[in-house]
Amino acid sequence: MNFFKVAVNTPFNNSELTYSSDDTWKRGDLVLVPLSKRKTLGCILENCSPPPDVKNIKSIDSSYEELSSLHEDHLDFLQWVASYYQYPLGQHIADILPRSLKRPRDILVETGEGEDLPYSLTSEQVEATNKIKAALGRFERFLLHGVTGSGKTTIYLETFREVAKKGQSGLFLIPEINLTPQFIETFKKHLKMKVLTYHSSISNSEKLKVFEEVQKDEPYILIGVRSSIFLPFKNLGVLVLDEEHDGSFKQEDRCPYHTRDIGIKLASMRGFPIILGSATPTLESLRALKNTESYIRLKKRPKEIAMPIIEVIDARTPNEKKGQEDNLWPFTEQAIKELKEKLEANEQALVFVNRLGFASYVQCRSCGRDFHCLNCSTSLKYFKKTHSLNCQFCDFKMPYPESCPDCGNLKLLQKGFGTEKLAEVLREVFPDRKIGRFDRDAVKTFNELKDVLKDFEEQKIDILVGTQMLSKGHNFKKVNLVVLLGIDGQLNFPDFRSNEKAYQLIMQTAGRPGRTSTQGKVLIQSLYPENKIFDYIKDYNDEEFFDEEITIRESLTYPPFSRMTAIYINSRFQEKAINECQKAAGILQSLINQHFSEVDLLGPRPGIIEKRANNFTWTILLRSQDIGQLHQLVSNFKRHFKLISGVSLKVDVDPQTLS
DNA sequence: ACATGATCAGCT
DNA sequence: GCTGATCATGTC
Repeated sequence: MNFFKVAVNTPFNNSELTYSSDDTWKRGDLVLVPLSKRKTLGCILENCSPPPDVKNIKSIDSSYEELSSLHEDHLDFLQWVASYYQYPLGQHIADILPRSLKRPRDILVETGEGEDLPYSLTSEQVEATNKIKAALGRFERFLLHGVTGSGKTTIYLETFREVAKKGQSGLFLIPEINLTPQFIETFKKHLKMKVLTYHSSISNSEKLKVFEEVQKDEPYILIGVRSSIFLPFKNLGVLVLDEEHDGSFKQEDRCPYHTRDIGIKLASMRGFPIILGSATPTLESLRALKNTESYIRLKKRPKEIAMPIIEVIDARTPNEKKGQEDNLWPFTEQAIKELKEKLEANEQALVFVNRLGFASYVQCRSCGRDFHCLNCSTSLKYFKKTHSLNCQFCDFKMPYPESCPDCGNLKLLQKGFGTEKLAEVLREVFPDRKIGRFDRDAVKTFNELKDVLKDFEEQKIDILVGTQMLSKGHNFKKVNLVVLLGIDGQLNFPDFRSNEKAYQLIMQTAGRPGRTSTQGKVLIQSLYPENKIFDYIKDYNDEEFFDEEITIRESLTYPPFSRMTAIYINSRFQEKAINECQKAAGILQSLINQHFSEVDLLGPRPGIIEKRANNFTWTILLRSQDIGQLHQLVSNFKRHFKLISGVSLKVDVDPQTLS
């Protein structure tokens, strides 16, 4: 009789349980084990000696049919991730394994053409490529900080070619699936190796195929989103993480990992370089690498195309104009005038706003009544297409009221605007032009997404109105004007990263136009154009922006000068959420007083959206410069804190946004 | 999370 | 004393 420590797929804390078996198993083997009355997935961690309570030990049921085992290196990585994020290992393993299929479809794996590049590299690109090539075969973390259009993709291509020459594979991570088509195209053309893709929209058969392919020795390039980091790679030679600053690299549910951070860990465990690419790197990465040999700055665009001019327009309505009907609102006259000029020159334009719908807030003009969701602590948004008031957090909807339900007044005031409103205004102003929309509301599937982009490419659309979905990575040849609205909301967001995020958003947006010979332009409409951040933006002065922002972070001891962990307490009853959160804070504070004096506790306080789909959230924020203490404190707390029924707890290590 | 057993109000 | 609802507890 043998005994094994097994990581079991359960949400509770101590998910590493002991089982017996007559067979021998090795670390990484996947098994089915009995748990209460059920059978569930487990992963063998190690052989162990017979425990004292041997009569309570159950025996391993069978091997897991779908997939026999995890490679030891792979398990080491998963175990590190689970431990760092304080998430049960067995559950994490179950989360990342593909669902098995009775009858998987045959999937064709495509191989690239391997054509040479139709241009030669700039001296900056050559230097960067040489630096990276010299690091192949060992761990090094590079920050490739290059203005939009500086040709980072070329450097990636050269790196992957070199890796393939050594018989190794490459992993290319991007924040969102909408960026995959353009990279698949480029990589297929210029790389002579298998080109694989992995994201949520591929079929299960394809996922299983990718699972098989990445375990082979034969070189491949895998283009994927964050979850690809957990594929069972063999023979990886490099990891490239493009758009390093992008928030989509952080997983928000299940195990709350950050792909960049665990990517660095993976590279260091396996001994290969990782390249973080961005035009607007995070303060974390800049702070870590800016003054090192591993920092690669690309300041030039290959064809010497100038960066777009960035202009900030004061969008405040002057007093003498107030009260007039304004059919351009929320556009300024200048924005419309410049859009018109571009359209007349047979060019296209992009319009960004980070909000959906027609009006973000509706209020009675007479009595001031507004409309809140019944299930969430938030106001409802007006969607003209469905003529309804919808909640953005749950599926609550109500018909748009014809009159105020309280006072009967017929005139309701519509405040705030989203993509739907902007598209309508543009359709009225430019009736003979085609106005397209690109947001979660108008574009629901991956195919629709590709269609809209294709239509825009073929100039079947003149102006494309979109959310951030559009700002990421795409290149539009015929676009020389971008209008950006609603940035004030981003800047005023109550989060210590709001300036950084707004800065990144604007600079990314600025990267869309002007990739042809004409001078590009970005118009930012703001109600507070005096904001200092706009001065840095207009001058492309990211050095000073960085210096100022990093000074603020340091003086307030925010990341990267400290680490944070957020604790979320959830309940359907507000009382329970508050009480349990206070109880949790009490336990944490006493642990801090006894053993972890380097940790600060902030809270308890209600979540940013306290009630979401009838679920109340209260939060505690922990902060420390001593990452070891922070980790110890939270794992101690999880052992001490007993949850009462109807309450759940979530731990978010290194939170990106507070919810 | 989920299933189990304990505790208890409301009822024939 | 029975039944369903709510709560507390353990999962090798």
